[in-house]
Amino acid sequence: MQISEAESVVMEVLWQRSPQTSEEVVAALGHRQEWQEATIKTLLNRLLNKGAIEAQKDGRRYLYRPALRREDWVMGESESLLARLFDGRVAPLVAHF
Amino acid sequence: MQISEAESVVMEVLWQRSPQTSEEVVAALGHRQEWQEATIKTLLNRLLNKGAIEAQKDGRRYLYRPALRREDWVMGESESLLARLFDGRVAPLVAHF
DNA sequence: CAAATTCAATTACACACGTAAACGTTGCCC
DNA sequence: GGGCAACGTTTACGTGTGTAATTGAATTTG
Repeated sequence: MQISEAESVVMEVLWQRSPQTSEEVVAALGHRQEWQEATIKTLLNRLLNKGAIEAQKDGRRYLYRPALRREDWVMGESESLLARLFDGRVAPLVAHF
Repeated sequence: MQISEAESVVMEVLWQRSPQTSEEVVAALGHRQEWQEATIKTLLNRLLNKGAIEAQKDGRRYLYRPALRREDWVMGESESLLARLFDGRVAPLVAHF
C-alpha cells in the first residue's frame, strides 16, 4: 500500500478519529493546511481507490474510515527506511541519534 | 536536496567508492539492478543537475563523486521520518522494534 | 581521412503526485 | 415542483520519477 505524503496527512486525520465525513476532514485540516476543499476531496478519492480507506454511505454523504491500521503503516515505513539506510539493522539507526 | 529512490541507489554506489566513471557505476550496479545503461546515465545526469554529485572531466569521460555526505543524507531522511511518524521523538521509534 | 565506436546530453513517454476546478446527481426549500 | 445547495466524481494540468532510446560530439581504428 503506497501512501503519498499528502495522502498521509489525510490518513492521520482519520486515524485520529473515525469515521468522519469529508466535511469533517476538511475542518480538521482547516487550521494547519492551506488546501482547498477540492484538494482534500481528491486525496480522499485517491485513498479510496487504493484501498487505504473505506467509505460507508450515510444518507447522501459518506463516512470515511481507515482501512489499515496506523500501526502497520508506521511499521512498514520504518522498516523500509531501516532497510534502505541502515542495512535493516536498528542499532546504527539508534546510534545516529 | 531531494533524492529519489532510484537516484539514491546510484548515490550508494558512489558513496561506496569514488570517483567513478559512468561505466564503473553501471558495472557496480550490473548484478543487482536490471537497469539499462541509459537509465543509469539519466540518473547520473539528474543527480548532477540537482547538485547531489559532481563531475570532473577526465579526458573524454567524466569522473563522478558525491557532493554530499551519506551521513548527512541519512540524517535528513531519518529525521524526516521521525518527524512524520513519531512526532520527532526517538523513543517511540525504538519501542517499535 | 572516413567509418565505426563511445560518451554524455537531449528527448521521450507513461504514470504518480500536488493542487484544484468543473461536472453531475441528489436532496432540501420556497 | 423548480431552483439552489451540497456532495461525490471526473477532468485538468504542471512537475517529478522510472525507464529508456536518440542524438550529437569526440575519439579510435582501419
